[in-house]
Amino acid sequence: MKAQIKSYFNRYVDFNDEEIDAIYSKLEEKTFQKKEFLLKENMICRHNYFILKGIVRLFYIDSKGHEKITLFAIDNWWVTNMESFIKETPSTQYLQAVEDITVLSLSKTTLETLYIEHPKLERLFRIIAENMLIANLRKSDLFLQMKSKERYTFFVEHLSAFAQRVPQYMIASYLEITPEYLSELRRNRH
Amino acid sequence: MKAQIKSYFNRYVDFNDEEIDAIYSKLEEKTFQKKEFLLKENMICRHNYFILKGIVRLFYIDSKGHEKITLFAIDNWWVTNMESFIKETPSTQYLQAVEDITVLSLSKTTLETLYIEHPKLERLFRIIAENMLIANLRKSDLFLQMKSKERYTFFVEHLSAFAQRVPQYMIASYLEITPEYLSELRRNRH
DNA sequence: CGCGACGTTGATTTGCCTCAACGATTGTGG
DNA sequence: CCACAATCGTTGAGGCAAATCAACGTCGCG
Repeated sequence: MKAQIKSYFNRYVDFNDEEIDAIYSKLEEKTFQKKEFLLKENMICRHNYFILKGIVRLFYIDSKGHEKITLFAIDNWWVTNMESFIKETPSTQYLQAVEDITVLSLSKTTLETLYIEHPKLERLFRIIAENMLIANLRKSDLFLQMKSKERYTFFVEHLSAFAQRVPQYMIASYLEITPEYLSELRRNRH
Repeated sequence: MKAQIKSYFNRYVDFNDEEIDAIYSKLEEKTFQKKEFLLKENMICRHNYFILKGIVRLFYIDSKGHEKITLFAIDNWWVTNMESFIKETPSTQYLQAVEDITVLSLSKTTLETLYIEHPKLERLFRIIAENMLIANLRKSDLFLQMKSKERYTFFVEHLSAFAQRVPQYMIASYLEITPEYLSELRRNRH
């Protein structure tokens, strides 16, 4: 477990073993079962989760009562409701385990003290924020440019890790397509 | 000019006058005329621009040859092509002055050295990245949930600074509407 | 003045949604 | 271990938001 996060951290910033130990000791390993919630609507998201194993989804309920998935996350990703976590405002979204998962939980208050004790961590999370931003910009661009069918083929080709482990109706939701129409798209190609 | 950026910096992190001076001295004031480009497609974006005055747009050319605006920026915003700037990859987008503008230009290499000399700046740009991320997440959510007409009224109500100074076809492009349909929407409400 | 940039209108088309119904598969309690 | 209920995916009919295409009006500017 420690090796996994150490290798992740050192991908972006060099930490020595003592630093890793100090930071790692502040993280709390937790498990959640399939369908269990890490966060519900109206709660303030106090934690950032590093996924050791499993898949998680972030979604909200739209005006018609339908779930709309805004993010999937998998092994070695940090996941939280960014807006709620950063601004400490009530979440409009749910964070839920799609499979049984294991995560390392980092609380906001712990993170703030760690920033002061270990300035390098500030750099790490600046880089992480930048990477998340770029990922989100790319996703927006994708949705701007592509029709439903293209989005689906893109998903299957570039996000196959999810495509194989997530039910179809969740893929449809993430791709902003109705399950019915996704079904039609799948029929119309071989 | 210095006062403007000082007040901006101190909104997020406390810098003393010496620090502001040191950082400010590394920024280069530049002006661009209306329609002048700060960045063109295929170039690597080496600068991050702090807008002192004016409006800038970020856009790409889609497969049909139409301009698609992904971002407007105005006084006291940082603007760049994040992906190109961070990853040092060729830009797929153009950055262009919508009006005559004045900016403070900060090069990537300068920023990297400043991060080391002034660790507080790392914190500032972590916070800026987080804020940009949140703004982008909000924008995506908006587009996910709203129909064209709602997007337009939202734009007029919440981004009136732009609505008044930007031609209609650019607003249409930003809102992912054809100019024709936007025109129709405007007709159908008084 | 004349040209190009910008906005408007109307006719037609289309991508995708809604609703309703029905198989197939999974899982759970008796 | 079977029965019945959810859950999940598929089909088809009908409808609507918004795009496309083509043409025309208008204004500002060189």
